[in-house]
Amino acid sequence: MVDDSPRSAIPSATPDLAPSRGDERARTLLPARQTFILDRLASAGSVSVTAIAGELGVSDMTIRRDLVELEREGRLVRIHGGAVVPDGPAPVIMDSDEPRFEARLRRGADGKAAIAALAAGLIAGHRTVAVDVGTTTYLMARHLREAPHIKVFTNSLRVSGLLDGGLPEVYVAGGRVRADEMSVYGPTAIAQFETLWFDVAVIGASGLTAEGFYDYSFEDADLKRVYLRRSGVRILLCDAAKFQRMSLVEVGKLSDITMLITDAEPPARIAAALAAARVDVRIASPAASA
Amino acid sequence: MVDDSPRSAIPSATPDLAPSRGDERARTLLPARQTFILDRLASAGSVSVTAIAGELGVSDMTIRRDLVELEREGRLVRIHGGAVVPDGPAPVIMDSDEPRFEARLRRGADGKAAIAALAAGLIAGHRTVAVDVGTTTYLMARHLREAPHIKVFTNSLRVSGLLDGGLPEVYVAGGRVRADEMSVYGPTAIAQFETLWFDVAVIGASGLTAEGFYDYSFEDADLKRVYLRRSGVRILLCDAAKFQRMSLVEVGKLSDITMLITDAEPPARIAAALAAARVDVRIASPAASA
DNA sequence: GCCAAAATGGACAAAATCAAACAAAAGAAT
DNA sequence: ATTCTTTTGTTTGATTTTGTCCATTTTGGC
Repeated sequence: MVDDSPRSAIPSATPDLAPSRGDERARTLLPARQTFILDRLASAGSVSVTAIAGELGVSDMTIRRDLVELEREGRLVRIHGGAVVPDGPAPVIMDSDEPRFEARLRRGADGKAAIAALAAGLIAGHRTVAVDVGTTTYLMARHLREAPHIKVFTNSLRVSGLLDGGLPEVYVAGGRVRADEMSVYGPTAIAQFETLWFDVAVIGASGLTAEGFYDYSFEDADLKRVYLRRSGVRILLCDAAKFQRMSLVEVGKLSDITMLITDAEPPARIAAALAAARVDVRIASPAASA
Repeated sequence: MVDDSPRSAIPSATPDLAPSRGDERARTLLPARQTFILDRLASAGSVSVTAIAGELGVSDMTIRRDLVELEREGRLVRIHGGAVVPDGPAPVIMDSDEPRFEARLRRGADGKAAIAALAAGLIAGHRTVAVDVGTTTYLMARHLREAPHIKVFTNSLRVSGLLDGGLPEVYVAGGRVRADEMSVYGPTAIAQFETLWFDVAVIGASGLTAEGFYDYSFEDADLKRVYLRRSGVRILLCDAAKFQRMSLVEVGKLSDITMLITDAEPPARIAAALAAARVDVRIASPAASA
């Protein structure tokens, strides 16, 4: 029995590995070994238990235990005598695990996942979708991998990497790449998307008040405004933690969006402003996310 | 059956990583063996049981069992004494479909790494660098992470992802994203880079003959030509396995490039053509990479 | 058509690998 | 320092893979 799903690329989505929550203990030597195994696997395509054990000077059993663990994470497929690279649909996730992005991804993961799932369901019927930069939009894009007949336009290289090999056609903006966020910005990107028309835009934000919504990067803000200007349906994804928060740039007013998807009832002031701006507000319940 | 090192297809062991611990009777793993058989089949059109068994240092019976299994999967057709490709013999040296990126990365990894290192050293002095799609260019980009004062222009999302967070400024082309290769192509990308001027372009290829150099994908070929047209120094990276191979598209003639970096002396015919085209040929020695 | 050499595949033996249980070693916490 | 936890090593028997023997079939030459 037991069997937890072995092929989950990102842990946060699968809530079933419930045990030891805070077990980020000081495993210092163990990860080094596993990194070695994965490196070898990437360069050679397969590894042998005996060979690795011999090279690292540890017992076969230790390597075997490492392989079991790595297989549960979906990073390899165990075979008799060793392991090979998983052959299924490429998991991708651009190799550099940008810590800051990962950290933001974990913050309020349940709420974001619920918002992302709801948003993905709503846009499934549309043909051309503009996807903004951000963690919540990134989570939403994961649901789009298997969506057919969709053209996705984005300035997020993370989103495009995630969708690579999936069903949607992906178009990426061209221009300067912002390092931490892996987003494309600049006049070239603006000009490129200014000529298009999207059925629906999915926008992220870092803050939301009754006055409008905000972002901390003015480079990305310009392109967000393009998405808003060139889309029929304009969906803002914003979890409850961002209510009443402002950031560097005001991206737009509440009247600029047609729908807000969040994970809790907004405070009265914001709710009133949303109603006045005739924004369709949807609440995604974290429980309802599979 | 003792420590076999069959040529260069499977060994994959970094020779001197750890001193001879317990002795290694590294038997080639089952999937590695089958991959070897299929590779041999693809390049030669047929395989002989005895020959394969001899090369891999296993018994005939083992190979025979592998063939039975592979035949069940429809990957080959067994005949008396060996096996042939399912459809019919393909004696031509014309590749039509493109293996997956990770698989290509492993093939001739040592040579590619040496080429990449040499190329990275040569372009370190330049300011604006155009980097093409491909495994060798990808490996080269890895060396560029710590290079300051460089602007990298590329249509490869893999390269841009690799360089993310590094010192160079990265600019990516915009347009349609080709799955698996994660390259951007199309008129938008072309138009965007047509207006620029690069100090140096680093181009990959899938085949090289005295007539010119080739690529699998006609989508990417257009942008390769832009790189060639808009760059002062035009460097082609091409490992020795690609000599005398042709692919779908002829990207350009030898006279279109200013330098060729490879990992072995080219055959006479190609060498003569390179000299006639006044191409600067550099040989990277795999030993010197490390 | 017949024969010898080679190849095949079944059966069994040998070798390697695996997993579970337990012991030993290395740290961490108190 | 001591105890507890975690990690690693070792033993054991079961399982899987590989090798060898040998009767049978196929191939190629006469």
